[in-house]
Amino acid sequence: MNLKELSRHLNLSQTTVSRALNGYPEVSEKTRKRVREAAEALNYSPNARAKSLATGRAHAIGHVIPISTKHEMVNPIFGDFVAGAGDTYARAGYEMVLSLVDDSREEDLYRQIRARGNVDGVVIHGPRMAEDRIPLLSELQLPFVVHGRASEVNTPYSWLDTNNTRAFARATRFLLDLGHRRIALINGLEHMDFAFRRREGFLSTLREAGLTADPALMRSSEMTEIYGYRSARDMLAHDTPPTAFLVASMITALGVRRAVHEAGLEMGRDVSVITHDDDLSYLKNGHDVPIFTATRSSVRDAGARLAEMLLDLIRDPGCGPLTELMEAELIIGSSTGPAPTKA
Amino acid sequence: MNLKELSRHLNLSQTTVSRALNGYPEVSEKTRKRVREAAEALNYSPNARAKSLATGRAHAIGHVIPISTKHEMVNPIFGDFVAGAGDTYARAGYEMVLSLVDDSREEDLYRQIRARGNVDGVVIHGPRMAEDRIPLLSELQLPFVVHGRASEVNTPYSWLDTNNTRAFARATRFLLDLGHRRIALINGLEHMDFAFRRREGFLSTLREAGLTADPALMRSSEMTEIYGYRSARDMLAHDTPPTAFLVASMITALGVRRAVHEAGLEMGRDVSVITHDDDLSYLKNGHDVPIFTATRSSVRDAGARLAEMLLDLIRDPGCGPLTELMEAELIIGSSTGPAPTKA
DNA sequence: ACCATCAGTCAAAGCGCTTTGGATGTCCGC
DNA sequence: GCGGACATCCAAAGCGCTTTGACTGATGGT
Repeated sequence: MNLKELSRHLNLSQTTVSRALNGYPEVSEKTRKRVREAAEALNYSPNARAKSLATGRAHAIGHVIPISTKHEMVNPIFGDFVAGAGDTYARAGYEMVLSLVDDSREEDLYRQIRARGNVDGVVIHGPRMAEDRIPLLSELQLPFVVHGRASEVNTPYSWLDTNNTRAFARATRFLLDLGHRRIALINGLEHMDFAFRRREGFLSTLREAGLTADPALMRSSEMTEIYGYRSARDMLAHDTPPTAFLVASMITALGVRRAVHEAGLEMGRDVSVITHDDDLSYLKNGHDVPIFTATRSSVRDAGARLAEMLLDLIRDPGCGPLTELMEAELIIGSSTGPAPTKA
Repeated sequence: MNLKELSRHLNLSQTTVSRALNGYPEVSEKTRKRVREAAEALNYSPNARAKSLATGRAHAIGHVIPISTKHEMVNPIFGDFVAGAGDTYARAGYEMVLSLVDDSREEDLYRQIRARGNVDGVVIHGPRMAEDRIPLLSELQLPFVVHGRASEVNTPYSWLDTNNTRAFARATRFLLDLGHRRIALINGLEHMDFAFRRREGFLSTLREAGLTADPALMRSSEMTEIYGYRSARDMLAHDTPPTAFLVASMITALGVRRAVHEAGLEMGRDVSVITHDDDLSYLKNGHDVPIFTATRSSVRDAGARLAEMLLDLIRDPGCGPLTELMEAELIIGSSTGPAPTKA
C-alpha cells in the first residue's frame, strides 16, 4: 500500500492525502479524519526512503562504535547507553543506525556517512584526548554530540560528560579522610579522555593532601574483570600493599574483589575499594546496601540526554554548542572503612 | 556532489557514470577508470536513500531489541552480539538499524518496519517459547533469522542457536560424575526459550541418573549479579545446602561466587560452580586457567554467523529456512571439584 | 452585483539514483 | 560496400514521497 494507491482509493489527490496525514492546516478536518481512518484500516505507513529523499531528512541518528583491532573489547556500557538513547529516539520518531568501524578507517567512514545521507547526525563514543573526529565532523557540517570530552580539542563542540575529575577527587578525599595513605588507582586506558580526567582528580587530591602517588600503585588498561584481578593481586603482594583501591568500573572492581578475597582479606575491613558505577541494568551495585562504595552516574540517563541534545541540535542547528556536565553521586557501601592501623 | 554533477563534470551521462561505478560490463575500461578516479577525487558517494528508493533494497538490517517495561534489563550480551553482526554487515556493505521496542507494541512495529522499508530483513532477539513474532514476520514476508529458537512454534523458520539442552546436560553429567547429588539450578527467565532448554537438559540428566530435582534448588529470573548472590546465599543457608550450582550466566555466577565467599566457603573445594559463558569481551573467564568451569559459546561468533545467514536469505529468499546449531564447549576451570564427603 | 478572500483541493515538478529501451558508431565477413 | 554484430553511450521513465503554484467554489464586504 503506497500513497498513490491510498489516494486513488479515497478519490483524493496524493497531495491532499499527504497533507492530511502530516497535519497540514489546509485540509478540512472531515477529510483528514476520513484519510486517517483509511490509512489505519489499510495499514498504510509511508515509505521512509522516499520520504527522506523528498524531505532531505533521514530521521535517523548514527552511532559509530569504534572497534579497534588492538583492543577488541566491546564497551559493556554500550547496551545501557543505547537503551537510553533509543528510548528518546523512539519517542521522537527517529531510528538509530549503528556503524562499527575499525578505528584506522574512521575518516573515510564519516565522509561516507555524510555523503550517503542516511543519518541526520551522529554521536561520538569513547573520545580520546586528542580527538580528530571532532574537527572532521565540524568541517563536514554533520551535527554531532560527543559522549565525553576531548581535553586537547579547543574548538567548541557539543558534549555531555560526567564530571569524572570531581568524582574521583571526591572518592580520593573520602579515602584520605578514612585514613588511607597508600591508595591504588586501577584506571581505564589513559588516552581515553574519561580515564585521564579521573587520574587528574585522583592525583590533584593527593597533591593537595601533600601526598605523592606511587607509580607502582597506578595501572591503566582496558576495564575487564581479569585486569582488576591481576592488578589487585600483584599490588597486594607488594611489601607495602595499598590499603585502598580506586577502580574505574564495576566489572574491574569485581576482579579486585576476587583478588582481595583470594588474599584472605575482607573488603571494608582490611582493604577499601571504591569504584565508578555506571549503574548498568545487569550489574546493579546491590539493592539496599550497595556492595561497593561508588561514584555513580547512570549511563542510561546519559544516553537519553545525549540523544535529546542531538535532536535539539538537528532541529535548530543554530542553537549552538550544547554542553552538559553530569555530577556523579558518591554512594557509600560496605566496601570502604577506616584504614587498618598497623598493629 | 551528486551523480548529476559528477556526470556533467565528466561529460558523460548519468547512466554511464552509474554503470561505471557499479561495475556493469557495458562501459569501457577506459571510461570506467576515468569515472572511478573522478569519483574518488571529488569525494562522491551515492546517496543511499535515493539508491535504495531506486533499487528497492535498503542495504540495512534491523535489530529489534525488546525492552520490556517489567524487565528493564538490557541484555549484557548485546554489545558483543552486535559487534559480531556488525562486522559481517560492514564487510557486506550493510548497515545495522536498531529499534528498541516496548514488547506490548511489537506487532505494530514490525508492520511499520515492513512498510517503511528501510531494512531488508530483521533479526529476532530473545525468543520466548511461544513466539508470535515468528508467524507475524512470515506473514509479512520480511526475511528474518531468530537468535535462538521458539519451542512452541511449529512452522519452519530460520534460526541459529546454541545447543543449550546438550550444554546443560553435559554440565550436569559432569557434576554428577564428581559425586554431587544436590545441584542447584540458577536459571534465566524460563519463558525465554534458552532457559527452558537449559532446564530440560538439567532435569533430564538428573532423571537419567535416577534423581529428582529439588524445587527449592531451582530459581529462574533475570540474570543479574544480585540475583546470583541472593539465590546462592539463601540456598547455602538451607539445612541441606547444595554442593554444586549450575548457573545461567557469568554475571550471575559472579554473584554466586560472592555468596560462596561470604559463607566462608571456597569454590572448587566446598562448593562447585558451573556457569554458561557467552565469552563476552569484557568478561573473559580467566586467561590461562578459567575461573569457572563453564559451557562456553561465543555470542560474538553467533552474531557474525547469524548476520551471514540473514544476508544469504536476502540474496536468495528461496534458499529456504536456514538453521544452525552451535555446540558449546565444556571447559574445565577451578570452580569445580569432587563433592565434599560428609565428614 | 462584483471583486477580494479564503478554504479546500489538485497536477506536476523534484529529491538522486537505477534501468529500460534505444541510438550511434565501429568493425567484420561476404 | 553493405548488413549485421557488437561495443559504447544516452534520454527518459520510474522508485514513493513532499511541496510549489494554480485552480475552484464559496463567502463576505461594499
